[in-house]
Amino acid sequence: MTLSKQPLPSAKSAQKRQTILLSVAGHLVSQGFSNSGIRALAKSAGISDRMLLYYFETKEALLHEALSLLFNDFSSHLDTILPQARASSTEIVAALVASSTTDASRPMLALWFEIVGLAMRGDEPFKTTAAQFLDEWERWIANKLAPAQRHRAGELLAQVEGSVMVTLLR
Amino acid sequence: MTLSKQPLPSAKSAQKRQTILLSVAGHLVSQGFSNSGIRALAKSAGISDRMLLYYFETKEALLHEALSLLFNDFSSHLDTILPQARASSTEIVAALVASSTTDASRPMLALWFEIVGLAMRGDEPFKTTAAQFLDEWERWIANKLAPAQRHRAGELLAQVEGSVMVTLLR
DNA sequence: CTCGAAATGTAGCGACCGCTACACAAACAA
DNA sequence: TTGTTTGTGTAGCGGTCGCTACATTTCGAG
Repeated sequence: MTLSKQPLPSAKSAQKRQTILLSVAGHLVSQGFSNSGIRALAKSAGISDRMLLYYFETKEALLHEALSLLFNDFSSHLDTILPQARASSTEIVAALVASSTTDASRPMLALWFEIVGLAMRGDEPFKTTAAQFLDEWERWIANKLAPAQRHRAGELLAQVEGSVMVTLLR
Repeated sequence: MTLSKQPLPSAKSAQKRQTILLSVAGHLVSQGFSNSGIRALAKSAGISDRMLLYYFETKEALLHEALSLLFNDFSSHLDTILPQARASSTEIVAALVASSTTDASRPMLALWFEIVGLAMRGDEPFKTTAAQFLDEWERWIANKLAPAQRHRAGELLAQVEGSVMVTLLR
């Protein structure tokens, strides 16, 4: 009774999975969710939708992995925007708001607020992803702050979210 | 060549339109956009989807009107939460954040952030609605503030948006 | 070489989507 | 009454959605 059902993480296919995830993540950032059916995702990854669901059992699982990958890299992206080790709350907010309208950041942040919208009714995998990403973001802010200021990270996170959101909507 | 094509605002039908709009607005608030195809909207309004598109030419037009109606009433709703004529910035943020988890406000605010997400890629009617609603909200904040403080309304709006968003996501 | 597992193509299912063609009824104007 | 406008039901079109059944090829271990 081997009971196997998984598509096998055979080291060869593990790498293929990773390639696909990168492509899907890129597609999501540039296109958002509105044109991201499995057929469109597969096409931009250069495979068939059939194979997409061979490597990832369901679309939900695929999105969950792709978004996780995306947000694991997000701290690095933030560090590009504000490289110095320590910053004041004013600097943090200013740097993020200023970056939010650049070509490099805008699509990623737009995707973030799309996820927020989808998470609002509790749908998976968006609810989980949103919570994880919020934590990631808050941790990054806390680490930029002087230790004595770290208790303000949550408050500052809210200020950043609101400022960026309003900026992107105008 | 009468060239008429519109469904006619015949005073009788104008009232029916209004009834439908109220029902659709209520459905959107309680259900969000994920289960709001024209068939579901029509069913909860007690009519057929056929008639929904008789009174409103397209789904986009229907949503635009329903959301406008919803947000025209939003100032009144905000006044329920914070009735006094003047308030400090601290009071404004505190009142809105506190209300955001109540049964009366939560679904409406969730709908708002769903709209924000949809507006992020520039899709209509969400982009327009979001901009209008943001203005409405900022105006309400400005009017609560003492005249000398009104220049801070934009900044305060961002703080409110961020705080409410983070609160709803946890 | 043989054989089973992994990988892939083709085709389509059933559900939903916004929307419309068509026939018909009810209301009203002349 | 007659004819036009306004309202409504039925039925379905062409499309997309996530997903799957089935057959076939590719490939690596023995």
